[in-house]
Amino acid sequence: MVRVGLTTERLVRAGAELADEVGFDQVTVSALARRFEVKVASLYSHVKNSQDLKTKIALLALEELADRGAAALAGRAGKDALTALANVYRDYAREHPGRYAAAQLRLTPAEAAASAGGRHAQMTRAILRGYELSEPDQTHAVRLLGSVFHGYVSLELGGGFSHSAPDSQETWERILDGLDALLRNWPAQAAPSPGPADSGHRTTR
Amino acid sequence: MVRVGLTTERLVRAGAELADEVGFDQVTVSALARRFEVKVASLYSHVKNSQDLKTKIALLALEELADRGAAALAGRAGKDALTALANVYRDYAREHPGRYAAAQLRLTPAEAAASAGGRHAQMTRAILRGYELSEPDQTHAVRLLGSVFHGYVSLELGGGFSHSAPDSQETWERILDGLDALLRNWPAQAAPSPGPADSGHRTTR
DNA sequence: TGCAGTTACCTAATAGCTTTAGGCAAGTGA
DNA sequence: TCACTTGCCTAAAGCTATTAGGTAACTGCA
Repeated sequence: MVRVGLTTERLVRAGAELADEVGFDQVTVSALARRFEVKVASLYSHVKNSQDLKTKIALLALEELADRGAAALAGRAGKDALTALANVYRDYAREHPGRYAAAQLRLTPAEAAASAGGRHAQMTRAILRGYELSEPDQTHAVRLLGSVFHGYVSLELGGGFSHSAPDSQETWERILDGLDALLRNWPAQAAPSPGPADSGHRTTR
Repeated sequence: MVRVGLTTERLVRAGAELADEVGFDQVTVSALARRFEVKVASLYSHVKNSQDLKTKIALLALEELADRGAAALAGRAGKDALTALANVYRDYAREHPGRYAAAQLRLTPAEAAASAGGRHAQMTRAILRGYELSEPDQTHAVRLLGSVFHGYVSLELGGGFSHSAPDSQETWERILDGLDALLRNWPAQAAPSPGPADSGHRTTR
């Protein structure tokens, strides 16, 4: 019986690599055991179960992404910072599609609190220091940026923008131009007009 | 032996309901068989395999979503149309989270071509008729709107905006205001400035 | 150096999901 | 009523997940 030196750390890293190679949803305890040439049951000393493994990969991805973001933001402000952080997300998703998918895993409140999720929100807020937005608008803008980054990257990853002109890189740049323009000129709260559009929601939760 | 009258149609509908109840990734041939009180193998006469079932649910969701979009857009233009279509996506995702997740399934090119995907792009383009954008910018804007709608809805569905002020409905409205303002004032192509930001990509694909 | 204790990995077993092959009986049409 | 179609079934094999309990390889201490 040869000991290969399994640890939670190594399993999670290998799981992340596996995710990038075959897709996050193909990451399985069995596949990971095969990769280490070890029996499946052996992994259960290092990882509680399949869900636990996936969660740990998600936490790793969020951490890596936050580290890259912090590095990219250092010394930048305004549109320069906006572009840098946006590219961190996009580049990471392209380099590590499986990890990026993992980062989308829904976490329990406790896990979320212990994750790098907070750093991500802070980084986006930091970008907004370069634009003059007062408090509630700043939160709206954080959410808008998060939506655009995540939405664009995941649609692009899903192949939504391939096979059609203009190419995705160009759109990306123009969207960042657009976001920059919008943040510099964020519209004031509109007066509530009881128009015909059914834009309201009954359930507010 | 009682025949319950399985058909592909009924299976797909029931699968969609199941997805909304327990999550799209919990939709399994076995669970569906249980729901019809029928043995698992019986489903394989109506559905090729698990993947096929999921694809058909995705196609159903895309179709339903496109139908709702078309109904919402009828007779509206400009910001009114923008808001209406945006709310279709958000409301659908809240009412049918499983179906919405299904609509995100990655389709093969052949499946995508046969899907309602094209109608979605057309609807977004239709909205832009109310704004004066020339061709390449129109495509950029279509992609931006797609990204924001999808990004916001999926972050919100993942719980990203709960437990924090201001509430999600308010942000949603302010984001739509912002998009409207941006579309009315879409920035012209910036002159290429070789600045210090590493915003370019080597691989263009 | 040798032994005790820890622990890393194993075998075995149960259970669920997927998929295919082949069978029988419930409907359908002549 | 009889042949035919077909809807649902049994059976079986292969994969993943998970737990219980065993054994051999390390670790540290005398």
